[in-house]
Amino acid sequence: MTRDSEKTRQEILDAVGRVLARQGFRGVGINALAREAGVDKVLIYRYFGGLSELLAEYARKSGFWPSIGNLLGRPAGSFDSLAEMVEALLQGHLRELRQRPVTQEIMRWELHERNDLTDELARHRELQGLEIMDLLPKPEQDDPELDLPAMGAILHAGLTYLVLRAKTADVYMGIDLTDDGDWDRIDRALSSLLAPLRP
Amino acid sequence: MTRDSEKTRQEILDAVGRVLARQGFRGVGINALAREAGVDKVLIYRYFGGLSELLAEYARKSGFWPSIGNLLGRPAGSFDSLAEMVEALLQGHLRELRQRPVTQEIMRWELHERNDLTDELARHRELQGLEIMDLLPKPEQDDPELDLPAMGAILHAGLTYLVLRAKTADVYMGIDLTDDGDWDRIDRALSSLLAPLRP
DNA sequence: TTGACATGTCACCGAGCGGTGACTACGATG
DNA sequence: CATCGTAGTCACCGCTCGGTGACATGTCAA
Repeated sequence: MTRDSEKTRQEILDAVGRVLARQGFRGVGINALAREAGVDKVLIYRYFGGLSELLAEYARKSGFWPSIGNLLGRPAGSFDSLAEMVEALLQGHLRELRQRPVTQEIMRWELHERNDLTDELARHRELQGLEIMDLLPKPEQDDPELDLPAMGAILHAGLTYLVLRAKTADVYMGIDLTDDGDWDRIDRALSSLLAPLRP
Repeated sequence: MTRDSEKTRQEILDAVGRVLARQGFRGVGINALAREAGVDKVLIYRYFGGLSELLAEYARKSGFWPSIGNLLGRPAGSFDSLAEMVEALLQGHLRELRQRPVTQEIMRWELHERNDLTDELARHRELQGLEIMDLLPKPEQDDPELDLPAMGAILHAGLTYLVLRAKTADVYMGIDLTDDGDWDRIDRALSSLLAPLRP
């Protein structure tokens, strides 16, 4: 038995991610985390203060949110229309979220518990949202009828829900959530829905 | 103390709805339900067999899913374009879901757990979805590029997510989820997004 | 009136939870 | 080698959970 508090701390933090991915936030408890980390639970209290502090630290360090560059897939400057960039952002969101089970789990969590941690996570994402808004080029046609934030919110939310739903359902309104071909359909339908943004 | 098993059964079933609305599905346990109903938990086992059977019966009886007529708001025959009807359906979905906390809670539940009950609920909704598909008029422009089911799924999912998120967040991508005015924006943005369906 | 059965009450079980105090063993420092 | 703080272990607390058996009591038919 080596004694290395730093390594143990990390072991515990890693366990959070594993348990989250495997069992969701319902599985995240002191006992379960200690068991997963192969560590006595008293160490969690000693090193982090408690469960909520541990989760807060996990949330701060772990990079489960895709970066803006990650979402876009290519340099922000290389887009020459609003519609093109919005499409890339939404497609990026879909792509990145689909391959991040822990992020999905956290978003599920946010849907039915509100506490300091989930509030901070939400705030962080709102800030990133604002950052993205600043990157967007000016719309070609400045139709005051087009409410870009509202349209973006609906589409973003839609993709999010579909990804989250895929864990517990095989089909949603006829779309086969287990079939990559149907996800391609979603991708193309997203493109269709953005038509009003195009000149 | 009057002895009336039928009344007691109903008391228990009602308690399910109240607990669901107040505490979500995490609060739905034998002890909590018995406490809420003012009844000994052993009666739940006697009358229903167990928690899952109780929930199944609650799900069967209680009408927390809006009917098609409820969604549409007016007779299905009175729509003369596909876009108009799809818009009415989606707006109806938004309106009805927003004022059904229990339905919201069940949809949150479906995101987290998969069991016989949630599978049956999902199946029921898929069937209703098919029923609706049959009601839809033929598209004016039969553009093979337009994947109506996929577009509908994204928009339906988007509205669903926004409603579910409103319980635990005040703002989503700049939209104020506590403000009816912003919900009107969502409604209008939905209309904009359906433009590709219009001839 | 007197059963007999349905209805409701009560006490209890084992398991798991979050949380704590007291202990042991290691390893760096002198 | 002795010491002393730290890392890790262990046993236990009170509580809630789902679940069950034994018992009391109301109701209704014979």
